[in-house]
Amino acid sequence: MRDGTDTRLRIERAALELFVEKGVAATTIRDIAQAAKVAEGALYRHYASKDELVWGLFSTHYVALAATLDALQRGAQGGKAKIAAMLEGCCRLFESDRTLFTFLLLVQHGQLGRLTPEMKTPVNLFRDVVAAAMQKGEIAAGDPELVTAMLLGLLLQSATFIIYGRIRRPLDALAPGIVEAALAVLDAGRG
Amino acid sequence: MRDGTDTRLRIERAALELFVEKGVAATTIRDIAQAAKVAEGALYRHYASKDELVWGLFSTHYVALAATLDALQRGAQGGKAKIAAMLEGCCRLFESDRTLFTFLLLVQHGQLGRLTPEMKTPVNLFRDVVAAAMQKGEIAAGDPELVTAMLLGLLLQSATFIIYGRIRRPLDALAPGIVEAALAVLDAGRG
Amino acid sequence: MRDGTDTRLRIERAALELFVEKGVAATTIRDIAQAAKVAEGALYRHYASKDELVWGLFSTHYVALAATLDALQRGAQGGKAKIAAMLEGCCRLFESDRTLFTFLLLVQHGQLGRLTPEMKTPVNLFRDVVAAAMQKGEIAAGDPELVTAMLLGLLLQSATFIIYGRIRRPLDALAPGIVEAALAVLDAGRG
Amino acid sequence: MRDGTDTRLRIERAALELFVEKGVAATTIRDIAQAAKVAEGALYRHYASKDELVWGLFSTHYVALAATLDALQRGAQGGKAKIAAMLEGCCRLFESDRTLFTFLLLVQHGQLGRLTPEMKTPVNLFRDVVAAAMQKGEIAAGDPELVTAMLLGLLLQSATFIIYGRIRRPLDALAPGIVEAALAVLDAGRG
DNA sequence: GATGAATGAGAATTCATTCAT
DNA sequence: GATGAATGAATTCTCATTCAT
Repeated sequence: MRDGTDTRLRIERAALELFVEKGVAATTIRDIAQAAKVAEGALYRHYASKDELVWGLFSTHYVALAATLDALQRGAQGGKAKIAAMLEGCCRLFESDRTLFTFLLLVQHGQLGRLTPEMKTPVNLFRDVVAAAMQKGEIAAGDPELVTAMLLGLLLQSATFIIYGRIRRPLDALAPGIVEAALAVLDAGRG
Repeated sequence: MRDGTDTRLRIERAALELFVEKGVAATTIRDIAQAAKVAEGALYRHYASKDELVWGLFSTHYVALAATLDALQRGAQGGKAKIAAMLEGCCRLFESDRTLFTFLLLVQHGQLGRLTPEMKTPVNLFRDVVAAAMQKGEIAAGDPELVTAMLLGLLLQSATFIIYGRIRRPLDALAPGIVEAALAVLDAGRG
Repeated sequence: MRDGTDTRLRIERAALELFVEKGVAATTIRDIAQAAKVAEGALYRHYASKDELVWGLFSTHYVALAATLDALQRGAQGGKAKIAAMLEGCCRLFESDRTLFTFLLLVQHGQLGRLTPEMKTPVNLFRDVVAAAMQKGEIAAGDPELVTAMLLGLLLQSATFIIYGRIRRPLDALAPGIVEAALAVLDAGRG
Repeated sequence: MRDGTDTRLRIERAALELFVEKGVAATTIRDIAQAAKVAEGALYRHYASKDELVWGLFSTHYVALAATLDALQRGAQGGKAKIAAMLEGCCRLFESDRTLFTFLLLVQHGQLGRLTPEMKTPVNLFRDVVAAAMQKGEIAAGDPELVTAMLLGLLLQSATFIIYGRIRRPLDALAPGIVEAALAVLDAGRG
């Protein structure tokens, strides 16, 4: 009641859950306010508009994810290990907060356009790590963007299948298989 | 041509383009009507509602894609060849109508829920082909859903990177690399 | 019901009357819609926003008034006669539609800033006629803007007193006195 | 100074300036609080509502102006001198605090209705002085209200032109011309 | 007296849908 | 079949006011 931090957190959590459940467009400010147990107007003390709320949630967590992955990557030795560490990290994080990761996955279209070049994103981090490993000869040379796309595809489509109930196992249980596949993709060019 | 076929096509094309450009929620009936050069009311002679328009566009093309891929798959011998044929087919089709495929990719969340079990979808087709190949021992055994997810991920994330301008080359030029990676993934389990 | 002209006119009249009665800020779109017997949304087919409605009403009638006065002024010979013709014209027009003129008078602050230099306004017309008469030596030389202000002041403050009920006689009955005073003001500088 | 007087003055000044700059309706309590560097709630310790703030500012200064003009008028001998003294006083006061006078001028519509008959207003003062002078035969007989309207019109429209930047000279520099015009108007009836 | 987060009753605006022509 | 003005419910957003601290 005093400093609004609690209110803000309740709003953010309610918004995240509703956005995932019904989609951003179908979620109204009233929905969020009711779920967060605040008046509608209270939302506007924390976010200038619904758009800003979506963007605030997305950008904050997207950038935070990049930072977390960066720390994991720094802790690993060698290009392949770094990539494996990031993929495994993603799998663990996904399971630690599915709502958040589902939000990031579903909402990205429509938000990606607002990213500025100086923002550190998970995708760019992957690309940089891949490119560095290529330069060091730790993985086969190739287009870093394409390789990044394929590595992320292995991960994100698996996560998507989980979200839609096609796969029932938790993502961290699939991590070894995804990493193995990733390493195979990295070696594929070698032929 | 005076029977409304032309009008319907203009509406569909206009809708497709606007949905891709601005997103479904941000595209109004008026936007579509103006782009298609028909009155707003005319739209309702062809579709019962905006939702039906979106669903109609999605389901029609989604199912048609499955049929096309099915034909390609039938024309190939062996599990790996079938999978390669479908992946290559997707790459070619993507380049033949980027608007349509971008629509399918971006709009799927929100539409997937309306799919009924009896509808033949591209995803299920992939899964069935993968499962059959596993049974025949043409590829390593494993969870067909997970393998399908990973194969599709290689393809779809590459397409996504093209859509967002991260990759500049056309998808069909990337097809050999994607197929090679796919085969590597299929072999990964072998040890 | 077909071409919307009637609806537009009803909206404009209702808006004019409510703006005069309660002020622009205190008049809601709903008020106007109810008075005009249309749905609220109908308003937005004719005006993009409430602001545009106010501005549209103001600018249209303000410019039209200038045109009417210009015609009167052209029909008179000599600077003093032209000025007298315009003042008398204003008095007559005020009585022919008090609502409209009260609107122009009350609403001007806040709208004047949106006038563009190329718009012909009643004030500029007065100023031009005064300036021309000065150049021809028909009236005493002086600052045309100041003289215009004073002439308009005689007229507008009288109208204001009528609007507020301080003066009960119609403005056209006061016209001779106002014109007489105006001519005295024009001669004042001569001394 | 710690008794709230300072706060109250800051609020009043900030309100006055914002009301003139943006208009009363467009000025929010938050705007005023920020400009006055107080919390929003603090405002309600000094005024019961926004309306009361506007009315308080208007009525206080409106009545005070009447008192000041009354003193000036009492210090002059003869009807014409009294009127001249009041007009000149207004011109000087306008220049001593343009914000305040602009506020009185712009805000009057909407506040005038709240004036009670027993309140001494500048307009009534003018009317009384004019009426008295008429009775004493110091100026031509006529409708005191109309004459008052015209005299005030000379002054107020000139001030308005200054406010809108049409006239660049200060109002006190124009005072002689305005007084001269006023006297001419007073004599106009004489014929 | 001051603070500023929260309230909640509206306000403006949007837009899918209907329907008279 | 087509038109587009009109509808009206829903939505976002505003802001004067309150009140716990």
